Amino acid sequence: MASVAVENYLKHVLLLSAGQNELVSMGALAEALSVVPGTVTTMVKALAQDRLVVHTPRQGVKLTAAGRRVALGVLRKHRLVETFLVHVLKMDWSAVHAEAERLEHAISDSVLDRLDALLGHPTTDPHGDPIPSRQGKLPSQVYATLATCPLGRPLRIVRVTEQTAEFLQFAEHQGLRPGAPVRVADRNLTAGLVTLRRRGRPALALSLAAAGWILVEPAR
Amino acid sequence: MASVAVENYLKHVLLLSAGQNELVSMGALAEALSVVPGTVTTMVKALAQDRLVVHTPRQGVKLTAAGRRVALGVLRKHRLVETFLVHVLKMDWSAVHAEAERLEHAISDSVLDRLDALLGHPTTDPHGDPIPSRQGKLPSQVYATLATCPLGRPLRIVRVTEQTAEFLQFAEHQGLRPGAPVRVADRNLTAGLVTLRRRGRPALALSLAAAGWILVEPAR
DNA sequence: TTCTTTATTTTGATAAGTCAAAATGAAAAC
DNA sequence: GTTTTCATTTTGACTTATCAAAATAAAGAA
Repeated sequence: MASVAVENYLKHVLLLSAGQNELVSMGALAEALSVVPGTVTTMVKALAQDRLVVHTPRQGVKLTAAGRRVALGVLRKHRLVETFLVHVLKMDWSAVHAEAERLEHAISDSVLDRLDALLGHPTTDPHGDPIPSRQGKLPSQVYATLATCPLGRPLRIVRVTEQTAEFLQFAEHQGLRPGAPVRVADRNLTAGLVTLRRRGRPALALSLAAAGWILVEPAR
Repeated sequence: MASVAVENYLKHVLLLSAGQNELVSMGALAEALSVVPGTVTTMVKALAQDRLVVHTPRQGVKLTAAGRRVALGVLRKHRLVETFLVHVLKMDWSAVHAEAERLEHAISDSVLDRLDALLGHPTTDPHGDPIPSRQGKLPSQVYATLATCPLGRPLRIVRVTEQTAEFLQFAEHQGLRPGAPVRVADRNLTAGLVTLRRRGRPALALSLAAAGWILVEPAR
C-alpha cells in the first residue's frame, strides 16, 4: 500500500505533467506539495527505487506505468469524492477540494465503486475535470478551458463556446481564435481573474467566466 | 489536530473503559491497537504530556475531559460512517468496520454533520452500538447485549428480548434471567459463538443471535 | 518471608517524512 | 569564456511512531 505521502507525490506528478508524460521539475513539485525542494529530491529518489517514477537528476521526474496507475487511482478517488460531496451532500463548491484531499487516501476501491454507481458513473467532477475510469483511462479533454487548465503551459485554443456577438467580437479583436497559441500566466480564484500571456502581445486579463468559455488543448 | 495514532489510542481507551472512566491496562490497550506494550507506555506518556489522558504508572490510563472529547468525536465518526456504508451504499456488514477504521480519521466535522442529516440523525449504528451525539453525549445503553458488550467485564442481565417460549425456557433453565450476573469470556464472530462465564456454573456457549437477545448493563 | 510469575517500563534502534542550510551544477548574462 | 544566478542536490538533524529485548516492580505462590 502506498502511503499518503507517496500517493500525493504521484498524484501531483500526474497533475503537473498534464496527463501527458512530460518531465516535471522538482521545484514545481515542491511548490505543489508545499515542501522544500530538498525533500522532493529525497522522496523522488525513493519513489524511483520503487519504480514508481523515473528520475533524471537535474532534469525532472516522470511517472512509470506503475506510478501512473497509482496516480490515476488517487485522482479518480479525489474527483468522485468531490462529486459526491457536491451532488449528494450539497456541499459548498469551495470546501470540497480540501475534504477530498484527505478522503482520497482513506477510501477503498470497493467503497469507491459503490459511490461511482450511486452517482451514475459521472465522467467529470463538479469543476468539469475528467474523472479517470476504473480502468485508468483519463478522458483526453484534460484541460477543458482556460479556467481549468494548468498554469504556464503552451496551449492552443480549440473552440470558443460562448456565442454572443459581443463576446465573439471581443475574442476576435484580442486574437483569441481557434488555433491561436496562448498560455495562462496566473489564475486568481479570489479575484476571479485569469491572466494570459501570448507571444508578441501584451498580457491579457480575463474573468474566470470568460476563461471558461475558451476550450484549449496542449500546444504540442 | 490529533494524529491518526493519537485518535486511535484515545478511541480505544474509551472503548476499553466501557464508556465509564475506568482505568485501562497497558496490556489491553496494546492488544487492542496491535502494538507491543512498550510502544503503548511510550505513547501514553506523550498523551499524558498533552493532557489527553492521565497515566498512573503500573496501574493504567484513563481519559481526561479533553481526551474523552476527542475519543467521542472519533467514535461518532466511526459509527456514522458505518451507518452510511450500510444504509446508503448497501455494503456488507462484515466489511464496514475496516472501512470506517480509516475513514473516521479523514472525515471533517462539516461532512459528518451532513452525513448525519442525510441518515436522519440515527442514534445507533447497524450493530446497535450507540452513536455519540454532536455534543459528546454517549447514550448510556453502552453495551446493549451479550453480542456487543466488552469481554471479561462483570455484567448484570437486564432484559431478554426474544419472546418465543422455546428460548425463554432455555434461558430460564440456564439461569439467564434479569438480575443474574454474567461475563463474556470470549466472542468469536467467525464461528458466531459467544462464551459466557458465571460463578458456580459451567461455561456456556451461545449463538451470536441468542446473545443479541440478552440485554446487559455493567454489574457495578 | 522469599521466590516466581507476569505486566510494565526502559533502552537503544529503525523507518518515514520532513526542514535548514551548505554545496553543486547548468544555463543565462555579461 | 568568465561570471552570475537559480534550481537542484547533499548533509545533518529532528519528529512521530514503532519494535526487540533487557530491566524492573508488583502481585501471587510457596
